[in-house]
Amino acid sequence: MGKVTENKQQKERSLLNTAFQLFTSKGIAKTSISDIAQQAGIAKGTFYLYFRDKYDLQERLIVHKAEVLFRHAIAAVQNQGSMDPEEQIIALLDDILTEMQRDPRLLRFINKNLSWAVFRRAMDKSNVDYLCEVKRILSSGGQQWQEQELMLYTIIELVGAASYSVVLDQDPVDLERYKPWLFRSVRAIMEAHRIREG
Amino acid sequence: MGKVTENKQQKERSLLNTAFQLFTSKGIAKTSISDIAQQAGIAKGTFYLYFRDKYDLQERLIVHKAEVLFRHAIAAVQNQGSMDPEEQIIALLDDILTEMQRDPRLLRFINKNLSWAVFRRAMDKSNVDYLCEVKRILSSGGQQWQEQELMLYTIIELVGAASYSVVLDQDPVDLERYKPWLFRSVRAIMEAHRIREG
Amino acid sequence: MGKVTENKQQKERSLLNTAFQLFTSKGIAKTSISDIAQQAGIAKGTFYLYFRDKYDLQERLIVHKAEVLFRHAIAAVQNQGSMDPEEQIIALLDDILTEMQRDPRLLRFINKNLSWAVFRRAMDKSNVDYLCEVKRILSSGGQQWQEQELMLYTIIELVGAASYSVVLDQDPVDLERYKPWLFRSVRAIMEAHRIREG
Amino acid sequence: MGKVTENKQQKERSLLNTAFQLFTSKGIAKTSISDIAQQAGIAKGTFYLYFRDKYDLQERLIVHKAEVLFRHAIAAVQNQGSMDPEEQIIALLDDILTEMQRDPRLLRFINKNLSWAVFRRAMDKSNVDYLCEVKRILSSGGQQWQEQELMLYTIIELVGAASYSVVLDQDPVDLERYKPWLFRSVRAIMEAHRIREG
DNA sequence: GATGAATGAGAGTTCATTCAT
DNA sequence: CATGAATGAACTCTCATTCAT
Repeated sequence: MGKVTENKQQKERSLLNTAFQLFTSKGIAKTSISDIAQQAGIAKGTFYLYFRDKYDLQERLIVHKAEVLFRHAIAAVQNQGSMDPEEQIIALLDDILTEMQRDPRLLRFINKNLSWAVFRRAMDKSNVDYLCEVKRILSSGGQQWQEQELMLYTIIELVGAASYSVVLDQDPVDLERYKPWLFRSVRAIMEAHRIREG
Repeated sequence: MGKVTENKQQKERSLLNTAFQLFTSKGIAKTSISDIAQQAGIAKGTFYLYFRDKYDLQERLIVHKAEVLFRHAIAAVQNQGSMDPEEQIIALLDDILTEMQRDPRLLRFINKNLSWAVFRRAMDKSNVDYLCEVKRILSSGGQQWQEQELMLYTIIELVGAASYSVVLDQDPVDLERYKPWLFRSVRAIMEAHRIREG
Repeated sequence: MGKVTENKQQKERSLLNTAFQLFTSKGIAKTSISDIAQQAGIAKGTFYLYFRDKYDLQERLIVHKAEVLFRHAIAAVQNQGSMDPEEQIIALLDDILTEMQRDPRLLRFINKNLSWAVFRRAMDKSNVDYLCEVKRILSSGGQQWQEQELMLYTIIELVGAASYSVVLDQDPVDLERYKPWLFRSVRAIMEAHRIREG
Repeated sequence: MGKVTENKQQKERSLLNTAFQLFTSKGIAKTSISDIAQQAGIAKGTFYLYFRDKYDLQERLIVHKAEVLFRHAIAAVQNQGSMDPEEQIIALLDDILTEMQRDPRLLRFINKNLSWAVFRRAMDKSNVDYLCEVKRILSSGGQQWQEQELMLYTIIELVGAASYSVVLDQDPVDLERYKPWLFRSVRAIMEAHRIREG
């Protein structure tokens, strides 16, 4: 890789980071390209060498952040080593929630911008197939599920939505107090989809 | 109520309606106050006699729309007449989902803008205490629940989030096919919170 | 007419005049809307209350200037009182050339921007039908012409094109020395189209 | 001529051709140096090794195109072999009009950009003295003319201006129908300048 | 010679807000 | 109360030009 290419990649990452700072502190609508360029220490025109416009940047940022989050969570599950699908899913969610708690701006940004459609697009662009990874988890120990994709969808939407105000505003309760009940609900949902052998 | 006041109320409602049309068709960011005033047939300056700015209007609109939706759902439950809390909650959700299906713009608008905090503010401003109403439903037949408020929060967040892409994009499936599984999940969540007697 | 309307009309005329000054001194391409607004003593945004963009203004300006020019020339012919069509046409051209000589910027502006198509559009928008007026001149004394419209087209294009460098740069000769030869050519063209009575 | 110089000349011609394509399809104002360089397959910076700026290129292009056109027309006249000056001038104009008809973009480009001054500059820069060539034609058979240069000027301006909308828009008629009348006018102009021998 | 990343001035345009009528 | 002309800051995006490689 040439010096120039390397330099460009670094500058792109710098722009993504700067934009994330600004998007999460002032909001996307109130963040101008001038702001981003200035904060990143480049000329306004340079921005357009890297992104088509603010929304191009936004999309690339979502993809990037979602991917980092998932990579971390999948790794956490693998390190934990349990073979029970339910426990692995809970561990996955727990890791994600912990990350969100650590950086609530990430939650605010992803949650406000991540739709199911965007999520899938992000997964497509990624090198690793995270969805497939999650499906492998669900099949651990030979377990099978009714309407597996819908179950996943339900869980993702529930956790994504419910975590928002809990993490950001501790409303209606704080995360530590909500987690047991949230996980109990997740287990109940999984139970409702489980195919019993016998 | 004087004629003047009446006239004012009518103009305000006209502005709210116009804004809803524009917000849901062009998006809030791309709707200008000029647009709203012009569409509503008033002068730009007049807008400021009714709202502080676009975001003041937006908030009042959310509250208004959420209230209409809830009033309708509560009435639907009362007309149905079942005494089983679970069935009543399902009926309530079913009515809301049906309304959303009928007017997906409403879903898009509320979902993108309604947070738990805003929802509670809306409820506070309303004349009827809908939350109390729901709690009465939950207590039908003397039933009691662990962490009743958290259970409600969980259900509302789940249904709100999961309905979005299902209703608007039929993704991952269409609403009719998703409903049974969604309701099964809701029942599972309630089951997980139920206090058994005896 | 209300005070406001009057004021607006005056401001529009002021903008047209300012734009003409700038267009003819710096060229259209190098004249920005900022320039026009600043020179006219209004805010940049105000420009857009009067014109869609620079090219809207330009077109309105061409129409306006062409109309003034023609009105003047037609009046000059009528005051002169000759009945010979050839002499009347020459008088018409002479008046236009004199005006151009008086304000060469006008020539530069019109010539660079007036095509046959634009000219006809301008005539359409005008209240008076100048083309019709010219045709009446040609028919004075019962005179008839072969391909009358083509003859007119030829004369207009010749005079328009040939006057440009003569008036603006006295190149290849100055206007006074060129006029006799130009008019001799015009008469020759007319002669070539004349229908002789028999 | 060294390899390097040859290479440079080829690159310059490539730039001229590319610019002509772009100028005539998008217009000069909307063609950027980036566009030209990209289309020509060179780096933006390289452009400046060949031309000072867009307008330098534009001027060189006009000169080049005008010269090609005239060379072709002069050759056509020489091949035809008539000795009558009038017929030779008509043949010259006919060839130019035919070329314009074949490539209307050429007409649009030259006509919008060629003034008498630029034309003469082009002729000066050329190796062959086309003006002298034309004067020789006029003197064929010992014919003499009053104000010969003004006559030429008049004819060139007439044909240049009148061909524009006829060729490009078939307005007010198409070229084939206009030609007889145009040539009749040209002959009338020449007649008006002819010195009859006694 | 050739490159193309970087620059930054400046173009066009929009719009919330004000205020004289 | 209502108006809408006027404002001017702020925005997005373009592009000629430079210069280190």
